[in-house]
Amino acid sequence: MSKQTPAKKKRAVRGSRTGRPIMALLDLLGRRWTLRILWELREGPLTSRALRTACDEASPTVMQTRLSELREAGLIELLPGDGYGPTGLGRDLNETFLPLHRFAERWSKQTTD
Amino acid sequence: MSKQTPAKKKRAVRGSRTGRPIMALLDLLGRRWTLRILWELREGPLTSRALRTACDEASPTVMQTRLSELREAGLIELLPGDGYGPTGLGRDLNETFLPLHRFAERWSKQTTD
DNA sequence: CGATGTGCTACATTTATTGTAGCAAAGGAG
DNA sequence: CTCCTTTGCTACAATAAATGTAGCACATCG
Repeated sequence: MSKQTPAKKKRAVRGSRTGRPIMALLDLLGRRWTLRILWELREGPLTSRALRTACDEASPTVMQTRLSELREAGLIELLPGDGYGPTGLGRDLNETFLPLHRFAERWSKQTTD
Repeated sequence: MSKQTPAKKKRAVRGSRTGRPIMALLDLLGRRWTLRILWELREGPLTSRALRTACDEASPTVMQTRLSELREAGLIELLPGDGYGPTGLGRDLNETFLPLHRFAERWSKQTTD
């Protein structure tokens, strides 16, 4: 790739006005550590380093990248003194994931049997 | 250097070290195209090529990798003559994602304003 | 038979992620 | 004030993953 195509489709979430916001969301959430970060923040804010520890010592490079993306997406925010925490919208998204937890239990039971 | 750590974590399924199935699931779903593939299969089976077209012409290499992973995870299956379709478990997972669609609409409204 | 469509793979190029080190700034003792 | 720790964050080389193009063997048409 890397042709001289100007800013075309840079894997940005900015294409959410194309009438398919679900695709942009699926793309954002489909990046490494994104789902995990949101999940770890479900019970309250964590500092960036506590988050790294919770996320199995993910590299700070990608962690910061994801935090920036999620912040830009309005799903998390940096709370002075408390680290990163989910926004109202982010909390709503985490509630969407609650059934996922239940599903995971059922899923693991099948795959291990 | 840090490569001769005594054989331990093989990073086979990131997040599964803790034994918590939700981490393994979050890791699986957090790989590129995985969420999208499941989403595109929500209304019924698609052939591998139709799936590639639906997924914005994703490369066949990663597509086959994801299809194998999802098949191994018991979320999709290859139906002779009909292509790939979600299993019973896969359909349950997609139902979990239905609220995600509604959320995406709300989310895009906020992020584009 | 030839033409098409399926699932799937090889392989070189490009992109994303990792691991390690380190920075400036903001406190908290001493 | 200085020393010490922690915060959010960045640089950069090394590694792993994804992309794009081409093609395979097999099956199903016409």
